[in-house]
Amino acid sequence: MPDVTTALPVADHEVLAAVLQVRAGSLQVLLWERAQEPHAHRWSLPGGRLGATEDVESSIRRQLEEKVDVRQLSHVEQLAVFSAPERVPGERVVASAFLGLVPSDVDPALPPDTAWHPVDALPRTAFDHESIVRRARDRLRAKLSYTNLGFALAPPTFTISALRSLYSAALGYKVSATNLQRVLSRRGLLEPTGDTAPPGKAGGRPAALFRFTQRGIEVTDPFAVLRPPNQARGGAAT
Amino acid sequence: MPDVTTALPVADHEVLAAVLQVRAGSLQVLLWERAQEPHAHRWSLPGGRLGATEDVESSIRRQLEEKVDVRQLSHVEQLAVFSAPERVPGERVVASAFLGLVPSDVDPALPPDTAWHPVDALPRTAFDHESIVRRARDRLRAKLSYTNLGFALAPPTFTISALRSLYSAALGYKVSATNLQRVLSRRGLLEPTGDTAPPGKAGGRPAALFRFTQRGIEVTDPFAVLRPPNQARGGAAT
DNA sequence: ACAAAAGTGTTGCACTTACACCCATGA
DNA sequence: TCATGGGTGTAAGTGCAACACTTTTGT
Repeated sequence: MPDVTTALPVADHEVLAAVLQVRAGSLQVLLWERAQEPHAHRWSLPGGRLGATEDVESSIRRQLEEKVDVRQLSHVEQLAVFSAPERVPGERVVASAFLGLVPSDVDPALPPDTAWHPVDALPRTAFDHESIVRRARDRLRAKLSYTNLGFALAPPTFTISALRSLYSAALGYKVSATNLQRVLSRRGLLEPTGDTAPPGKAGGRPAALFRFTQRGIEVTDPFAVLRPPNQARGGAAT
Repeated sequence: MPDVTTALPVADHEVLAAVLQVRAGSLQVLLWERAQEPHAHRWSLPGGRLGATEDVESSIRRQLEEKVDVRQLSHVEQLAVFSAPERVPGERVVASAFLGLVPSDVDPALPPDTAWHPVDALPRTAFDHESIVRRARDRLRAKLSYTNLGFALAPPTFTISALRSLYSAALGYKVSATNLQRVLSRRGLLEPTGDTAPPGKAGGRPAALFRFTQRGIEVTDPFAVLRPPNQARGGAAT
C-alpha cells in the first residue's frame, strides 16, 4: 500500500456554517462574496480557521460573530466533515461544517459583502459549499419532522398561521395550519400566551398567540417503527 | 476577544471508528489495548492519522484493514468531529469519528491486542472514546428504525428468528419476530430465497430463509409526521 | 400421535389527514 | 349583516402491536 502518512501535519482545519433563516417566505442562507482568488466573485459560507484553544463549535460561533450576533443564533449543530484532498486549491484544508438557524423575526446587520440567498436558487458558489448548503437544508427538513426544532425558526411568540408559513417555507411544501397545531399540541410543544394578534385590515377573527414550551432541541418522535414493547405511545394495550 | 488563531496549524487530524457487530447475543465494539502511555492498558478505538492524499472515509477504511478486512465491513458512516483542545494529552489532535458495521456471520482474525467488548459493559477506555462508542450505538439504534440498515448486521441469508435476535441485541429490547417480518416485508426490504434452514434437534417446522433486497443504506420511513399533502403513505384519501 | 418451532390471520389501538362547520372581528 | 380569517369537531385511512391459530417438521 502507498504510504499516505508521510507529510505531517496533513491539513489545516476550517469551520464553516450554513446559517439558515426563513425570509420573505423562502428558506435562505447567509453567504459572502469572495473578493480575491481563488474563486473570486463566487459566494462562500462564513467561517474560518480553527483556533488553537477552541473546539469546533466554539470556533464557528466566534467566527460568525462578525456576520450575525451569536445571541441571534437559535441553534447550531455539526453536519459533517468535508475532507476531499482537492476540495480547495493550494494547501489542503479539512472543513467541519455546521448548520446554524436564526429566528425569522431578527434581521441582523450585515457586512457589505454579505447577503441572504434562497437555498433553492443559489448563486455561483465557491469550492464545495453548495453541497454543504444542501446538507444543511436536508438536515433541517428532516429534524423539523421528528424534533421540536421549529422553535429555532420562530419568534418568541407567533400565530399558528405564521408558524405554518415558516414550516411551509422550510419544508418546501404546504403544511396545514390545523394539523400543524394538533401535532405540536399533542406533543406538548406549544402553549398559548393568552394574548391575541390584531386582525388584518379585512377583519377576521384575531389569531391567538402561542409560544414553544422548550427552547432547546429535543427529539419528540424517536421511533418511526420497531418501538419497545408496552410503551405509552403506539402499540395496542389489550 | 483573545486571539486564538495564532498557532497554525492548530491540530493534527485522526480518524477513529467504532466498529460494531452483534456477537453472542449482544452488541459489541472492537477495541485494542494500549501498551504505551498515555493511557496505557486502557482500551482504544482503532484508527490513526489522516494521510495527505486521502479523505477521512478512505482513511478510516485503510486504517481498519489491519484489524478487519475492509470487505467485511458492510457499512461505514461519519458520526461527528471530536475537537476539544484537551481531548488527548500532548499535541492537539482533532478526531473524525465513524460508525462501522460487520455482519454477524463473519469472525475476523484479530491482532493479539484487539478484542470485542459489549457496548453496554465497556472496559476502561482511553481518552474520549467511550462517548464515541455511545454515539455509534445510538446512531445505529435510531437508523434501524427508519432505514434498511439491518442488512448491515445480517448475513446474506437468514431466518426471521435469527434476524429478530440481531435486532433485539442491537436495539436492547425484545422485538417480535411476527411484527419485524411484517414491517420489513411491507416496505419491500425482505424477500424469501426459497430455501429453508434445517430445524433444530427438537424438531419443529423448518424456517424459511430470507435476504435483504438492497445492500446499500436507504431511508425507508422518511417522515415521522408533517408529510407532504396527498402522498402515497399516510393520510386519508377520500 | 405429540411436541416444538415457524409463520399467518385477526383484532384493537394510536396517529394523522382532510374537510366541514362554528367563532370572532372589521367594515 | 356580511365578508374574512381563525379555530374545532369528526370521519376515514393507515400502520403497528398483540395474540390466537395453523402449518410443518422430528421423535
